[in-house]
Amino acid sequence: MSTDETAPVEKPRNFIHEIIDEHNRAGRFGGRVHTRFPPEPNGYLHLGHAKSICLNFGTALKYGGKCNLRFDDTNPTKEDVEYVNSIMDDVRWLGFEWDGVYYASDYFEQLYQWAELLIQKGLAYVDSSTLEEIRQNRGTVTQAGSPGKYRDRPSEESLNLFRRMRAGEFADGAHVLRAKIDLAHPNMLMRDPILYRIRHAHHHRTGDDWCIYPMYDFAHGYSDSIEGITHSICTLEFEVHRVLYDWLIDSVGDIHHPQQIEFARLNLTYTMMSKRKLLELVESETVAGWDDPRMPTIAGIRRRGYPPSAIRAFCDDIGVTRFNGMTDLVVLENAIRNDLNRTAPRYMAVLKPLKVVITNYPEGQSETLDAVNNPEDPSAGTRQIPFGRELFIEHDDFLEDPPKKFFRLAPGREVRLRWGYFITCQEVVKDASGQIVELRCTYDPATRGGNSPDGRKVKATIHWVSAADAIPAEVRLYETLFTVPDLSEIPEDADWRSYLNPNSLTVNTDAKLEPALANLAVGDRCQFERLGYFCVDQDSKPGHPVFNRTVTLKDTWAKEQKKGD
RNA sequence: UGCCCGGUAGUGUAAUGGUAGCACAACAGAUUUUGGGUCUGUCUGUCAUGGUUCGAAUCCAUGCCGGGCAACCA
Repeated sequence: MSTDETAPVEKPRNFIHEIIDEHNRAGRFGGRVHTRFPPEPNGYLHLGHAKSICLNFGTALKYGGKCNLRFDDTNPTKEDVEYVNSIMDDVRWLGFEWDGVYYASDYFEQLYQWAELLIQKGLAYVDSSTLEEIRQNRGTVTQAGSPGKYRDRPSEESLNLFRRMRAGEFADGAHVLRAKIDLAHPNMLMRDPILYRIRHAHHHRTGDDWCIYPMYDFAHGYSDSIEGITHSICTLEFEVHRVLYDWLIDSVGDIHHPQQIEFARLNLTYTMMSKRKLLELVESETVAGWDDPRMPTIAGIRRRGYPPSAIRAFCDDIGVTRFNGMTDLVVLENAIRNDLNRTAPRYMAVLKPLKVVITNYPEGQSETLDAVNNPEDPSAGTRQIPFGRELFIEHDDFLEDPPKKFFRLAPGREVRLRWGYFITCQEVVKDASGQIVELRCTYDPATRGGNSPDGRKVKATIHWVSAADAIPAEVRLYETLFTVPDLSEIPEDADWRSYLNPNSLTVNTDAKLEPALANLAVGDRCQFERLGYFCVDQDSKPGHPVFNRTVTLKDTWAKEQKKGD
């Protein structure tokens, strides 16, 4: 990790840092801090993982320690190198670099040796019961379990069977290795948990070397121990696993013993954070892929245009606690806007064009006007935008019969064209069906640049593009993927897919852009003035730019209108 | 109804026995060539009941509410 962060530890930012401070005072790990981010490569990373990544890597940075990337690849039937690669891309994109990349599968031989050791110590046995029998003798949350018929199998016999399991002599499911703890333990996890199962499956890294694979609990703590992890940070649902984590490490003798600490996972309104269901959305082609901009995946939000710095700021904002809450999506959006407001260059683009003819502007004439690129950042400079007799303005910026609080263009009303002139609407042109197709306006040549020499005020400034110079573009607008804020409240017997938002994607193919927008590259972020922040999508082709709306600007007028409803 | 973990404005998060603060949201106003931004102000909170203490969000007890745990998943 970078060394410029080894400065004295500042004020703790969360309860985990307090625990670490306490460890450091007591000399628990010799002042060392070594964390790890341990994903299973069975899906793409999402915002929930971003919280964990920021916590683990951020903690290492804060204490001048280290953070590993470790793939918990103990289930060959679900994992794939595609996921390994995407995870590495995503961690780096978020702005972090690991001190080492490891795989639980690198430790399979050592893990196996510890399993034999546990058998020899009488702390593990091979159980030849069926899945159903094992489930039966485990009891229920309110009832103790009872020992199965293989529980007292002599350790030589278990050892022999375990070696033959490894040798591939048995079919999947014929035997499992179980810890011998307590079938009556109040914690279900301690009722002789399964340690190894037979899986004749090809592993993405170890190939066909193994046909037995360790379970999560067995592999995870030992992997932490091998890597010298000091603080094994995980989410709250692993809390009940901690006693088993400790039991397994203590049972093989004097090896490094990390401290497991649990925190609350991220829950976001309107956001699905289940890897399994996200996979379903991809496989059913409900979305265009793992990187669909509507997805909460890191790949999705990257394509959507969320800056990594904003995600890190968001993770700082929400904090780390043991309280299982629900964070409002607007907090994320606020972090995005806050970041982009400072950094995104401004441009003008019209989503729903309405033609405007400036009747007193000489036919065939044109000019260029100066525009400020970013009012929040003078160093962003200025640019030139073309102006001519025919323009496009936003259809929503004109109302023939405006309500009281509507400040924009209307018959007889004067508004300012951003960086341009004051114009006044003189005439509304409609087609046979009564649709407004064109506005005929006059401009005041004295207001060039947007200021009137006589000090006359207008109530609105609207965006526009010169019709002769406009670049046609496709713009994709997004809403939340789901219609309910709290997805956990969808009833068990209901189909969660029926809560998908049919309006989550709107493709607009009629957009008109100012010419400077043609110079942006895929991934570039910008603001379309008054509309929101946008970025160039990878589907763009020469002559056919495609933009994604990252997030809208705050819209007081829209809020005002909603009140009226 | 067994075990474990939680509960601070609407939401999230500080305060670690000594003035309950911050962010987002909401509302009001000022400013503004983006109904953006910025600035100012307002509203709203310690789950309940007891106890310990000069003093409790904080410690203790009980209750209430929420979450987790019975995959050969992680």
